[in-house]
Amino acid sequence: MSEETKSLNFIEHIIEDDLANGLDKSKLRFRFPPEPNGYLHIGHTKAIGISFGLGEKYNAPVNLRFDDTNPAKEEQEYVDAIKNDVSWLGYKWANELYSSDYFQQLYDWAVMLIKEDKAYVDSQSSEAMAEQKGTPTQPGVDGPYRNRSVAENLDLFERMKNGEFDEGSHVLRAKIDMQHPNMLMRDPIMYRILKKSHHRTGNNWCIYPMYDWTHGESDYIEQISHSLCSLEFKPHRELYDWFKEQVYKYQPETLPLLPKQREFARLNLSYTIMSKRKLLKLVQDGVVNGWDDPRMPTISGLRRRGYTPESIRNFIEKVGVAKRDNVIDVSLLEFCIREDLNKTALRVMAVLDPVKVVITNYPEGKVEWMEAENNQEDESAGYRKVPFSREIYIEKDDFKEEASNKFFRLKLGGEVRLKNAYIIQANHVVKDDHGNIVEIQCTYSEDTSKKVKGTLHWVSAEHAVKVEVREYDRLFMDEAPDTYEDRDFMEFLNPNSLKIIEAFVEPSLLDAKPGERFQFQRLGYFNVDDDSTPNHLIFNKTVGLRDSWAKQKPKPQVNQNQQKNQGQQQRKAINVIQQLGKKYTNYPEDKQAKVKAEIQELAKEVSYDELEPLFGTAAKKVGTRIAAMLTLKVLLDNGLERNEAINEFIENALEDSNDLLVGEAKTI
RNA sequence: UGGCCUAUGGUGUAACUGGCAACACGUCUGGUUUUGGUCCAGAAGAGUCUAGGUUCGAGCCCUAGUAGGCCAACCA
Repeated sequence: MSEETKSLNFIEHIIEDDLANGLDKSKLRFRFPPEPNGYLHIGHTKAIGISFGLGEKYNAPVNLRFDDTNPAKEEQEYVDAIKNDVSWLGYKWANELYSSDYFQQLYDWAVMLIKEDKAYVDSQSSEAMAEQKGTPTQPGVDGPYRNRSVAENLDLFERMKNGEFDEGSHVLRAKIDMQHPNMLMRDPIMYRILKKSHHRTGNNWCIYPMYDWTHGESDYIEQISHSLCSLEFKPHRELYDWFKEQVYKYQPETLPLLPKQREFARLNLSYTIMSKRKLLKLVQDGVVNGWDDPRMPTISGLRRRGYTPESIRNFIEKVGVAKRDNVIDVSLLEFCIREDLNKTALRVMAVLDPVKVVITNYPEGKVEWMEAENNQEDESAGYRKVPFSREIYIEKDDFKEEASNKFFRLKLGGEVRLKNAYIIQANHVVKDDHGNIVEIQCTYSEDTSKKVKGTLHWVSAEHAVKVEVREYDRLFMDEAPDTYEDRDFMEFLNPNSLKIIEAFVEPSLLDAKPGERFQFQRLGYFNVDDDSTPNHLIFNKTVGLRDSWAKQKPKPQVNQNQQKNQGQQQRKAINVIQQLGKKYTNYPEDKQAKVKAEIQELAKEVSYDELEPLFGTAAKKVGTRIAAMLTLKVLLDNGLERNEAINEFIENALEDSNDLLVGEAKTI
């Protein structure tokens, strides 16, 4: 066991229980079963993290199984991309498998089911079958082919396999119960005719098994101990178990273990969408530049954006596993990538929105190569040289002609430190005809020991390297763009999700290679894009640094607090008293005193009409009665007249067995 | 007009066989700092959807209600 007793999620609890109840640890086996019909996204990482994480935790094999039972949608391209993404995340699968590997076995079992009269060939239109199936609230009815003879079913099914029939003319269905409350149990389809070429089996088959029949039996064949999937498959579990039990009896010796399906809530991220179909639309409509566009929540997109596998795995770890619907705040993802990059990214200086600074007392033509620390979080990162000269660029935002003391950057007459260089003072600005500042004239001082409030990053104008920077913002402006019934998610697209900037960076970046990650000091983390060439460097902004200065000015923070206060005020005093009372008797004395005072304070806002119903509180709820008694006393002290109900309430209290209650009643 | 699942600070997850609700993100203070970053110290914020019940004691158990999600593809 692990050294620390970390709390387990519900799946781990199940596994621990199974282990405690005699399941051999060596029997543990998991699987990640993607359908190769699209790229993996951050939501899949959760499923990947859970199953592969369990594999690592219990040292158990995890299969990568492609659920490829629909030749119409699946492609080799996706298989390759998925393998690449899972490996990139750092996971190793025990076996690379395909559901299509089991087509023959599945077929053989299906024949056996027919022989047992547990499956039959239906020859109706899909409309007719849907009609008979009923609805969630209405039971279905048996179709006309439900009682075909075994011999006829066998014959038909074989001819389906042989390609004698057209698509849609027949299906094989399990014979379960058309009246079953679970619609999936109403004679689910096991096979359909599809005269399409499959990416792996070619034209060997013209009937293809459906998900429910394939998935569970694949788990069984692979002897998966725990088959973990997302919540929407919960209703499928009943069918999963039904199929599993049918098939088990054919070979209990060679395939002894019955897999167990368990379901967890899928991951949702605020301001993004997770549906493969919708992501595909973004790609096809050209909203983004492909599946790996850095704005996409795909693994390939995040990779290109500069995310590290470590940060994503960490994110999944932090997100947890449970069964309730959730929306994770993107800030958690951002925290994870900053946390990782802070430790590893080399610091460099880059100016994204430049304004020129001329240091008037610095000799023209002089260049000094200043020593700069590569990463103060990592001693081993070493140092580099950065050129300094008379003309430099700083960030426009870092200068104001006039500003308050809260602004500790450069202002006229003010001093500021240049990172890795000297302290400068701003003396004068040069403006163009429109009043825009085109140049700031400063003087420098070689005394760098002086205490100054602000430190700015800069780039020597003469040595600056011009590069392209791609700055990304969220793709959608709504927190949950695909949750509206009446509005399309495309309506919420952020038109400014990509900003292309021409920036200046220090010359040490000249030989930066695609994929390399840096911190542009005071700005954020950036990586070299795949499109980058030595002559035209391109950087993606992965994520900005935390910026407590930016937070200070614009946001009317009041908003949130106001809402909170309103919420609290809306809650009636009497309700709060009631709640406080509930636990009153459980508290130790000092806390009781505190709660008592609180109740007495709140009581001032309570009217008699609100209080009276509490007199009827069940005798056992002593705490609530005490709270009511305390409140009553306050009301009486404030001039409330006694009446029948009040007297009765007090009398009952005096006779109670609880001393606290009696005590309070006596004081009245 | 049914079945199944879920309900804990703003968000996400904990709380072992019931014992005065913890952790992370976020927010807010203060300190350190040649990054308004990092780091360090601290604070605020829920009394566990509601109402009953069982119990000496309920976030955990029971009942009913409320709210949200899922279920009618020859998709997975």
